[in-house]
Amino acid sequence: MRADARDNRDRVLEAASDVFATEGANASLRLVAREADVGLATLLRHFPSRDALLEALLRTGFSRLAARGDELRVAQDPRAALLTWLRDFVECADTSRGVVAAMTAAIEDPQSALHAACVEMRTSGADLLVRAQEAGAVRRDLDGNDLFLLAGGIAWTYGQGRTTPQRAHLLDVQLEALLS
Amino acid sequence: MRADARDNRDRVLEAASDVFATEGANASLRLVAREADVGLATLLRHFPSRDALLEALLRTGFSRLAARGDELRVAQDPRAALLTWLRDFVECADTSRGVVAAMTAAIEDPQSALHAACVEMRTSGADLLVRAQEAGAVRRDLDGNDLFLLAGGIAWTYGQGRTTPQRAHLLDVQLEALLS
DNA sequence: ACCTGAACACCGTTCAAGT
DNA sequence: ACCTGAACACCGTTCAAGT
Repeated sequence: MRADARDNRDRVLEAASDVFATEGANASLRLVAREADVGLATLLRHFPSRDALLEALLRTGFSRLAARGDELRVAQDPRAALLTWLRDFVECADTSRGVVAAMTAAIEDPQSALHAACVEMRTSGADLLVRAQEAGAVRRDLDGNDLFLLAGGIAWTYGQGRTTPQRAHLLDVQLEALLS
Repeated sequence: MRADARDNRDRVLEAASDVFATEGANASLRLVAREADVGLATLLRHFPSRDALLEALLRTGFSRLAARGDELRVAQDPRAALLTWLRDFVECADTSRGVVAAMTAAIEDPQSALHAACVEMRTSGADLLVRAQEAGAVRRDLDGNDLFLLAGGIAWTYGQGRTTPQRAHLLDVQLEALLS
């Protein structure tokens, strides 16, 4: 990639990170482009869809999450491992309002640029789920698909909390409830 | 209200009910107006904001829910009463995708046309919550605010399920988890 | 190779003009 | 009283024209 192109790409990502964080994941792409001092068409050449932009923003967190999943599976007891994964999931999804909805939509849509990343995420969670179920820490009538949606709902509620303590409390309550 | 005005109002409500159900609560108001055979400006004269339209659509379900809450409080044991209220809440919120988010936003915004209805709803749930807590059916470190958001999250996840059985299953799991 | 302005079809809001 | 077309400032998509 040419140096100026790389430069533009980086500035778009930075601007998107800021704008999505404050305005939510449905913020205007025109605003992102303005903030990055780039034409809207340039933004769309680098990231042909909103999901492509989200994917680039979430990739770091996602792959860290997948790697953590592998570590957790060998290092910790199954219940604690799943719990940690869930907390990481929520943290990932908390980067911007509305990103959870984008994820649950993307996992149903193979065309989405976010699809593969979400499927990977679901798989890494499903692995930990199975082990937790074998250890008796979670009810057995859940599969990876259910876990993905339940984790999404937990993250959604977490994101709705107004104060930091309320958010933390809501998260604790939901995690304890799920991992009864 | 003049007869033709009443007529237009009714057609708008019917069209909104259809469009929101299929396209979600963020669907184009222009589309709703077209479907109702009415100018967009006419729609906005009857319902000056999207929330006003949502409020009109949800009012029936909401007041039924509040009335049910009163009945439940005297008729049933506290745990079952709260459980029934939660199921009704989810059913209300299931009228269209995205309506839960509109509700949790509206309860924070006194300007919203949906605000009062959501506050009433929270109150009716909070009453049942207190009684369930006194009966030991729910943890005591939750208030009406928490319940409103938790119920919202349950409804959100419910709405994400793809098949009817999965949706029902997700709902059962979450209700059992909350009312441990 | 890469960027961009402009055209396009949409959106919600507002208001002067109609009956 | 009530309705509506039109103007406005926005949106995401597309593409011919520029360097």
